[in-house]
Amino acid sequence: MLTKVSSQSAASARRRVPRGAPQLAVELRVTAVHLYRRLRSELSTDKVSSSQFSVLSMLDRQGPATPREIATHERVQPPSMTRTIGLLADLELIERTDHPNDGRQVLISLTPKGKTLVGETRKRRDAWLARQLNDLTPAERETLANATEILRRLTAQ
Amino acid sequence: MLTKVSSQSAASARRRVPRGAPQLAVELRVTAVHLYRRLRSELSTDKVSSSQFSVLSMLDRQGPATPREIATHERVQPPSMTRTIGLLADLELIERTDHPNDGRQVLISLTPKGKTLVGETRKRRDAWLARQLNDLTPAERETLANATEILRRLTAQ
DNA sequence: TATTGTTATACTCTATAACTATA
DNA sequence: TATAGTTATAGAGTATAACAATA
Repeated sequence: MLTKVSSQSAASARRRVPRGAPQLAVELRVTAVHLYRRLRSELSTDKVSSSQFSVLSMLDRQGPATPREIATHERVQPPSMTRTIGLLADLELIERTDHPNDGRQVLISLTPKGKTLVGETRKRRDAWLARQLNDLTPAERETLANATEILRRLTAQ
Repeated sequence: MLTKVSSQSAASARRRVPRGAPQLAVELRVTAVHLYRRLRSELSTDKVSSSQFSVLSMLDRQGPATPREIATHERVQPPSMTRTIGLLADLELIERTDHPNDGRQVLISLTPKGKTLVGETRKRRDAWLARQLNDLTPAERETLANATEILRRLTAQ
């Protein structure tokens, strides 16, 4: 299962020889997919899915938004977001209100129940990853922090 | 949407002050999810989905494997893999053969068509990410390479 | 006519429970 | 009895196309 790169010892692997963008792209993609799945597997006890929580989290950070704004932010098509919004509304975690100026639009906002859930879920949701990160050296965490910043710029484009 | 951390300029953000594991966990998770979705959005022209390609890619790297082995590697339950295998078999990208010693088991292997598709798809699939990586500095790529190695260890646990 | 949101429809991915065949 | 794989069933996430309401 492991490639030649990952068969290195954990200690020696912390510093690697530079490699070209294509090879790094493959490794980074595979790792991102695995991390995504691993993170998702930690959420099985949650009341909401990863996608659903992402919407709640966005609303918590930014305040009310229209379905289209949320869909754009989450990089899904409007009908997909309509569905997710419907599920979250059924759970009474969000609510729809009419837009004050534009009758076509709808404003989605967190209910108190939704806001509470965001706070409680966040800690639990990140517990596994935080534990893993705690086992790393400060230098390794610094590397991940820097990488996160780079990736954030990259995915924002 | 952006936190105070990400509001730093791209240049100054390359070196960051250390922070605790919990905060890093949140940022890393959000970034991983966005990267995953961004990568997936680049695959719309592919003939196979991200999950399907992951199976083909594993078989290409490791050779024939049983459905259970593939399911474990992909971190899904056996019935889910049965379905994916069925779809890939319908596309004639993989084939099932009886296990030589154990009548219960099945060996899944790439067909020539599947092997060709893996090679062709890989380049196209990683083109977007490779382009992004090419725009980075060598030091940034090195940071991502080191981070990838750390994350690989982390997700392997 | 353009935009927002929804509905209709369909497909993939995933899971749990139950079943069949083999060890 | 235990294991490998599948089938049955269900739900979530996603998409495109078509529609209604509003600007």
